[in-house]
Amino acid sequence: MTGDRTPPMRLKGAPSWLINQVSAHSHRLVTERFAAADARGYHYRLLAALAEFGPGSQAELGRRTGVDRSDVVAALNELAEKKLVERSPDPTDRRRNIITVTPEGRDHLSHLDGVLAQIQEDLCAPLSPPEREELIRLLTRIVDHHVRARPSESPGAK
Amino acid sequence: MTGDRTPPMRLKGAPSWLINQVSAHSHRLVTERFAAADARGYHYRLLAALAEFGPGSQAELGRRTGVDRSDVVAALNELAEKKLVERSPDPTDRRRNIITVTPEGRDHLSHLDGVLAQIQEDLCAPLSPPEREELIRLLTRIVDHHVRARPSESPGAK
DNA sequence: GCCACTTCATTGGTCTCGCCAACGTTGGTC
DNA sequence: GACCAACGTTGGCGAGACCAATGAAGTGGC
Repeated sequence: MTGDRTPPMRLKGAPSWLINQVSAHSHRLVTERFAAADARGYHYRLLAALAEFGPGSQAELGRRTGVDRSDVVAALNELAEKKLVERSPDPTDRRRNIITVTPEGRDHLSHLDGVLAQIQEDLCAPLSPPEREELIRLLTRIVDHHVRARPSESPGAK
Repeated sequence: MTGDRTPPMRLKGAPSWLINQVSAHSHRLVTERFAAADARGYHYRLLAALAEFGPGSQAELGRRTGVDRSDVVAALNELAEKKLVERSPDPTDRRRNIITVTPEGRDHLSHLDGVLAQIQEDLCAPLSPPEREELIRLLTRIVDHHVRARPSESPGAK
């Protein structure tokens, strides 16, 4: 029997390894199912931010969604090409573009909402509802902690 | 104040998003600090498997560590170039290479062990010891569940 | 009013990681 | 001897997270 899949002990107990495994699986689900819906992760993030916070500049979108400025450009190009989003110059600040979701964009987003909900369900399948709560709580704590510790831009709000 | 980093609600509560955020941060820590030690993730995985299970073929290494065959080749090339590992043909099966860790490889591995331990510490900083236990437990459950559901190779061990 | 600093959108890279297809070689089975 | 499975290797892909540089445009201090 050559097919022994048991990983080294050093890895089995390491949070970074576990997180990575789960993330890889989650990523697999997201890319597969979003691809079936003609989308990818960045698209959902941007559409979600636009739908919740209203039209905004690209830089703002990037900040909210954790997507790099340059990647925002590319993702918005793709979204605009599919008429899910519109770029228009900001009259009050000519450096900026104001990005708006089109009605089709909103439709697409709510479809993706459904897809994503199913992904959560499948991902957390082995966990009971209170366990899922707990997992969310723990992960949120970690995220918040490290977000606060990462300036990365606009460190001193003047 | 334009620097509003609050993410969309749809994302904040989604396990897949949280996992991804934590994984991204974890990945950042790993690549940065391993790079400082002249290594990367794959190297550690392979060295760990070799140290724990003894010399083995490349295919076996890949299975244990979740690294694709083709990526095992590349990573082993890098390790071999640094004399951390040795490739020798298996006399009993001429298709196989037998990979062995050198003493330098073991040294390097124990150094990386330290680096990785510190990463776990930093990553889980906001969590109490029992909370870390719980996180590990929950993540392990998810990993085990999905591993079992993924044949991916050698489905029927004959 | 001018100059320095910052922000913005955009271009064009890099790197890791996960994965897939194909090839030639070798082993094991029928 | 024919077939199929496993092995190592090469070469490629796409997603995601980055980084550096550029030109245009706003902002503050003096």
